[in-house]
Amino acid sequence: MPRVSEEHLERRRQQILDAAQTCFARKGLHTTTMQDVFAESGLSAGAVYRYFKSKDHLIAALTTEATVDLHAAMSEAVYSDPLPTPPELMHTVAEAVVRLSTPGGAVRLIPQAWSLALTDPNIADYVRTNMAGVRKLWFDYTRRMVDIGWLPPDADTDAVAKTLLGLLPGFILQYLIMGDVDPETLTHGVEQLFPTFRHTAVAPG
Amino acid sequence: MPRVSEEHLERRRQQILDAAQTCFARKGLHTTTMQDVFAESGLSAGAVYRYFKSKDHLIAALTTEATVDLHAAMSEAVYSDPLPTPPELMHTVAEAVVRLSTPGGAVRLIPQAWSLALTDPNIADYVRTNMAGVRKLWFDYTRRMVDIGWLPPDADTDAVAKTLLGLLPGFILQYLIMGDVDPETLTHGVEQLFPTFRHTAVAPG
Amino acid sequence: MPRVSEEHLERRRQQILDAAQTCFARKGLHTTTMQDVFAESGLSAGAVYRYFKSKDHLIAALTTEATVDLHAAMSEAVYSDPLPTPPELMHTVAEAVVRLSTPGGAVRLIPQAWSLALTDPNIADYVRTNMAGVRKLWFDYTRRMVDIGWLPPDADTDAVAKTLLGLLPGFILQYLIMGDVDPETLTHGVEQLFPTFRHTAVAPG
Amino acid sequence: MPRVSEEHLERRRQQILDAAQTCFARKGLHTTTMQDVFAESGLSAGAVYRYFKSKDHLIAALTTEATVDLHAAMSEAVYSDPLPTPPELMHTVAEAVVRLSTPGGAVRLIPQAWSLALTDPNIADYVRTNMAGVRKLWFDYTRRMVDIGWLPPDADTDAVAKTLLGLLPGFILQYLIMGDVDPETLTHGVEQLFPTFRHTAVAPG
DNA sequence: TATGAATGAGCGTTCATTCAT
DNA sequence: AATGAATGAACGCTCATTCAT
Repeated sequence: MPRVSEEHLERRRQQILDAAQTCFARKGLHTTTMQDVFAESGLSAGAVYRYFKSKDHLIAALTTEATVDLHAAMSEAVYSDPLPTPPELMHTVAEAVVRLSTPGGAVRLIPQAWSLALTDPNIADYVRTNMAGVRKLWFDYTRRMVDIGWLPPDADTDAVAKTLLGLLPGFILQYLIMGDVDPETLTHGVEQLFPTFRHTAVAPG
Repeated sequence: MPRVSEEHLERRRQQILDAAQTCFARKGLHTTTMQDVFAESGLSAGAVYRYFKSKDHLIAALTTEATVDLHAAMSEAVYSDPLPTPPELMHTVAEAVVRLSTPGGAVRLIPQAWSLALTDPNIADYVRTNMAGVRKLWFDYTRRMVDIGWLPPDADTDAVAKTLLGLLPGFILQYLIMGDVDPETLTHGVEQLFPTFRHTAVAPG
Repeated sequence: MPRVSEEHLERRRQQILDAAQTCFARKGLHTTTMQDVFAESGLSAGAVYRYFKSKDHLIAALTTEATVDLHAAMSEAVYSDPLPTPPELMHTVAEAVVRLSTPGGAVRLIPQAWSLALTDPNIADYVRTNMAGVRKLWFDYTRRMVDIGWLPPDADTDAVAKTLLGLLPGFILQYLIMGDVDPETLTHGVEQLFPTFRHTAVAPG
Repeated sequence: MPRVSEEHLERRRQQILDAAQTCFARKGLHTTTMQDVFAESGLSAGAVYRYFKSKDHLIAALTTEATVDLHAAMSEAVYSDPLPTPPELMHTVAEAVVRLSTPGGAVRLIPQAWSLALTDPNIADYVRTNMAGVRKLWFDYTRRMVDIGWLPPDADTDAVAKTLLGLLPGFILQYLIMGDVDPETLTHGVEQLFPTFRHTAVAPG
């Protein structure tokens, strides 16, 4: 029964990706076997291998997939008007992290991708690309901070962006491993460390 | 070669741990085979298994070992006099990260331990313990910040500590994966985000 | 070679069982390696493990299998008409033992199963079940002996059955280890020890 | 500290044999490791290997050792005066079996030796020798039966001896594996199957 | 004599991948 | 397009044995 619709193909692909994410988030990248993925997806070995030509390809695909929702949430916040203060922004992002950290959630794959990137050059490329994409948002944010006067015109926006972004892994890890932080923790911490950023003029809705 | 000194035993143990760290840092926890460890250590299978009863035990031992140097460096900074400002402290810690990130360095194991902790409850215990140990340092630091007047007496020191600690994973990952941050980046970022903390009275040398 | 008939699966299973029996009978349960079984069966490791999930499962399956032919031979004799005399019955059973004791024969596995049952509770269950099944035949036989008048109505048929069954291991072991007994030996021995059992009336066909 | 007394050597040897018997009876010949024996005996690897040059030598020594007590018990009964009837003899022997079947008891090694003899020619020699020794007792017994008139002068004493001996393995196995026979069971079974053997003249004490 | 650390061949088992159907 | 039986290299680990001390 050849000649199948593009849509069918895409649905199959997503079905496999979903199954793999569930498995990987639950058991880990290496501990999950392809047989696990076959079982979770309800598809045969041959079917899965038609869509992803190796386990590594599946991992690579998910590595990218894992950050898209988080990226979207951050993107919305960073470009919103009026510009959120750093505590506000961190709160929004932290909430997205929590939302995407359910069992099987995409955020649970992120630390695994970081880890893999340290020893697998192939995965490192994907992870670097994703991290660069996220960091771009923070660069834009810090530039908007300058525009708005929250940072001086000669501020080292690069360093500020990298530093702010750096708070995110710390939150993800403490949330997933220690389980004793929540968005408010991060927000309060930032509020007390940073000076108060205040909108001098209310931006029009 | 029986009836061997306690010291000999300890040296052997360390020899294995060193070999394993080199392998794990280079190839990753799962990709490293015990054969790799045998070869790197110059010991036989039986010899290694005399000291560590499984690969998991070796991983667990290294998981703990991986943070001791970093912990020591942080400890020295946190309890030093006069109290370092946050940018100063971050600089010290970031430099320790860099120093311990050489090929085969202990810091390269840390993200792998984080990753493993998400799916292996056994390792999670070790990682939690280590993370709690490090966080204790930051709690102490934030309490000293209050004592010195850098934070108000009613500051949420818990949140501040968790937030500050959170900068560390971000630095480690950006340093190891992106390679475009250095201790100065972090220091500058923190300097520009945080208000200036100044010692009002010079502590006696 | 997927989507294979039930029959094919059963044939494969039997192919493995046959190979394993040959190996086990030749080299012993513990001395036989799985590699031996792969080689003897002409199948790969993976193929064998698809049908039996461990060496122990293979042993358990063969432990049961080892007695079925003997059980069948005994069953036929025990329920035949007219009732065979004890010497006749022993002769029939002894002949079955001899027939099944060729190199690679099932009977060669039986003492190994007995041995294993003494220290492996898992195998002990299988062996007990099989032994109980065989003993049931002797219980039925002794009850028929009572019916026919060869034993008094108040005879301790339980003890008689256990005693008669007890002759079997002795024959098997002397046949396999000493090699100087044959069905006639047993028959003669029983004839001379036991009183003459005679059918007083010819049973109708 | 060289030049140790003969007696000391023999004591050490026995110490090892005892430890090995305990282990073998508990875990089985193959499952028991030499490390188990070292631990049970409280001796070092080197010490054990000074007395037995391989695990196989230890097994061979125990294989012979396993039947000596049983042999002695049977010997006493067979040569006693007046001649015990078959039921009496079986009772005596069965009681010896029970007595020597405690955890760690020698009888628990016997079926393991039978099993090993089927595939290990070296052990088969030992087992054959032991079995021949035991059978010699039964030959003598059946000859005494003829002398006393319990069997006709032209009786096939060889077949009778082999048949009677054959009851022993059956009892041992049913006792060890099924656990639902005792000396009385065997005695009753023999009594009911065999004609009554009666001493026509009382033998002088 | 006695020790016990060290050896290393070889075990049982797994699992990413292929390909005949 | 889809199946799933089959492959086999390679894994983690064991344990009888040796020999420097």
